[in-house]
Amino acid sequence: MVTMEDVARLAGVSKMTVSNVVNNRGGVGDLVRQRVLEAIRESGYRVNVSARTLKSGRTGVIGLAVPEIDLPYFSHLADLVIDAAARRGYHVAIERTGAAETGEADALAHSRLLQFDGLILSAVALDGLDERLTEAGYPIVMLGERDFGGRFDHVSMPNEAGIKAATGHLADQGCRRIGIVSGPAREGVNVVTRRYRAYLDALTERGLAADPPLLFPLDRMTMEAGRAAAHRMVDSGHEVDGLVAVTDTIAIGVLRGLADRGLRVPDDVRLIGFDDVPEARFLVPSLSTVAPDHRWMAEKAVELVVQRVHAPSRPTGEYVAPFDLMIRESTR
Amino acid sequence: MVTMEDVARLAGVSKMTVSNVVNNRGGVGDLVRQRVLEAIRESGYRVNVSARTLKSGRTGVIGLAVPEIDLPYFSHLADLVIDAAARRGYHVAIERTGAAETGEADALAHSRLLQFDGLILSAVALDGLDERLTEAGYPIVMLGERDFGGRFDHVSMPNEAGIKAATGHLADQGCRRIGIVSGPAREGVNVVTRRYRAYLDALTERGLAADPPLLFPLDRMTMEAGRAAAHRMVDSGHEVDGLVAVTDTIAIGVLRGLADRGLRVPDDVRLIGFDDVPEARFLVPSLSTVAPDHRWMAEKAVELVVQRVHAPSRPTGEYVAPFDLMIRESTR
DNA sequence: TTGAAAGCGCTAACAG
DNA sequence: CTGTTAGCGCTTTCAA
Repeated sequence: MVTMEDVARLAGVSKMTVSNVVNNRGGVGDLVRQRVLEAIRESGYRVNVSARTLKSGRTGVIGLAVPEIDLPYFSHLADLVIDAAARRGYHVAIERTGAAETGEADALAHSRLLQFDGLILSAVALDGLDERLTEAGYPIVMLGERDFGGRFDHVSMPNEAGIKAATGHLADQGCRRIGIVSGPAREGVNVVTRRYRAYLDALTERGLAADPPLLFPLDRMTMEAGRAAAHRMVDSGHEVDGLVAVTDTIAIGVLRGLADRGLRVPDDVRLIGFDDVPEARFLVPSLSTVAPDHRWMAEKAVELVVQRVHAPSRPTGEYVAPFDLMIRESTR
Repeated sequence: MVTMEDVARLAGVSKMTVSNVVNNRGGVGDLVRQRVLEAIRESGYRVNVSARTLKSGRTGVIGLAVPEIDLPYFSHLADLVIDAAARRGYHVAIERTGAAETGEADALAHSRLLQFDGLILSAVALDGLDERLTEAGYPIVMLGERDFGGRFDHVSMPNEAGIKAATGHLADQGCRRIGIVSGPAREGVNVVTRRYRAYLDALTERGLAADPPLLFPLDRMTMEAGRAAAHRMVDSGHEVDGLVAVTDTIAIGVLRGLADRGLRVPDDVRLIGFDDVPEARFLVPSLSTVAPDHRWMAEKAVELVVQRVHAPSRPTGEYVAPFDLMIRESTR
């Protein structure tokens, strides 16, 4: 391994001068700088990030903790966060929190997360984690639909406005019996409850509320579950002419499930989703959906962590992403 | 910040004993261990990974470099690699290599990649990177369809066998004019050329080869490009009754493009893809496809890097993933 | 503009 | 079973 010491010797300068060159710190004569750069090239020197971090206390890395990277929403988000961070000179480390803990000693369990200068934490990943992180006074930005009671900077989706717009759009298209295909959570504040409530509100505003509500529940937020829910809906004989799916992933399953039962979209049932995943435009029929501005969210989240790295005690804020309603074949 | 020193003082032992407890190193009395764990809890101590790494020379981290995490194939792979690595006591750092370099000094450009104990490198990401990495004698496993001339451990997809099986399956279904929708690369060894060649070979074997071949080219490997290619195919009046799409992503676009022109799948044209992305089963019609064993690939890649970490000079090997042919509605 | 000294928090090696 | 010693490679601080 080539160290700074080696480079210094090779260039006939001190370690410190090499460090200054490597970090573009100025105050180094042009001639000396050239000699040092040459020595770096020759020796194949590379900084040891651990040593730098140990000494400086800064990693230059923002952690992004998501429950699964496998999910289109999270991988897309990761991509955007990486861009936003790079623009501010930060690197992003993606951490998957979904899996069970390894056999590490308790004290070490989340130490990796705390290695970073700041953390963008997707809310689903939060359970059993928050106390340790909160107490640390560590720069954290929360992402997701839960309620954090103002304890953190928080960036969320346009849940209420988006679902209201979607439901309203179905009504505008002439739907009178509008159902919702929604996930497992029954209580608390989260994606499912927030969007379900917004759906009910939208129906009430339009005088379309059904009793009992046309809720087609899911046990998981997957395509498979969406398909099964569509089957159950059709088989139970409910006469629904419009459907709101809480996410596009579920909508894809619902689309398939309706096809399985011979129902046509939009002719028999209109369907709208939430997220605007890349496939949405390419499905047959193409999927109408609420398109939150993911780039805006990534940008905001990074901006907030970086700010907080420099001003740890700044008051926290709540931020909701803007959205577009993408009207496509599935509701026309 | 709480250090080991602090914990040691609190527990009335030496730093070393704390270190032993933290690393489950045994040779510590039960009583002392309890005292130390208690002190750790009380003080909220967390290991400083940088210090540990600096001293030990090991990070316990495997890097996974992919061009984009946004692409379903890569995010799925990442997920599987994380699992495989965890089973061996390693952590995975995902690095996106797609974007242009930042303004870092030359010597630093890829230093982050070399911080890890080993690296799984997706081939697309390789350009301009390989020399530096090769010369380092650093544990690397290549992933992807390019030709590395045996310089690295290499895990690849079943390109030839998979595409041959897919093309053969179309022929078995009665297709006689089988086309291929394929990507931009015209030369070299890569996904596109390998799969195109396998398609031609399969046709020749069956006596179905057309001249000129029914190649519908793409400028990019996206859904959008697949859709456009389908449009061009139909508009050009080619009478095709079977289509191989080099990837499922492209197949999704093709499916849509055919629908745009009023062609039905499989009645008018049969279509088969490659990858078995999660959506494949849920499309309407559901998509037949070559399903490489991604889990096998992840497992193999991790196994190989880990081996190489411990035996850097072991001879390299070539490994091709097994696959299944998933026959669904699009070819029935 | 350059350099010397000190030490970040941890662990390997050895001593007790 | 526990403690001591000696750095890992870098940057901060201060002096030249």
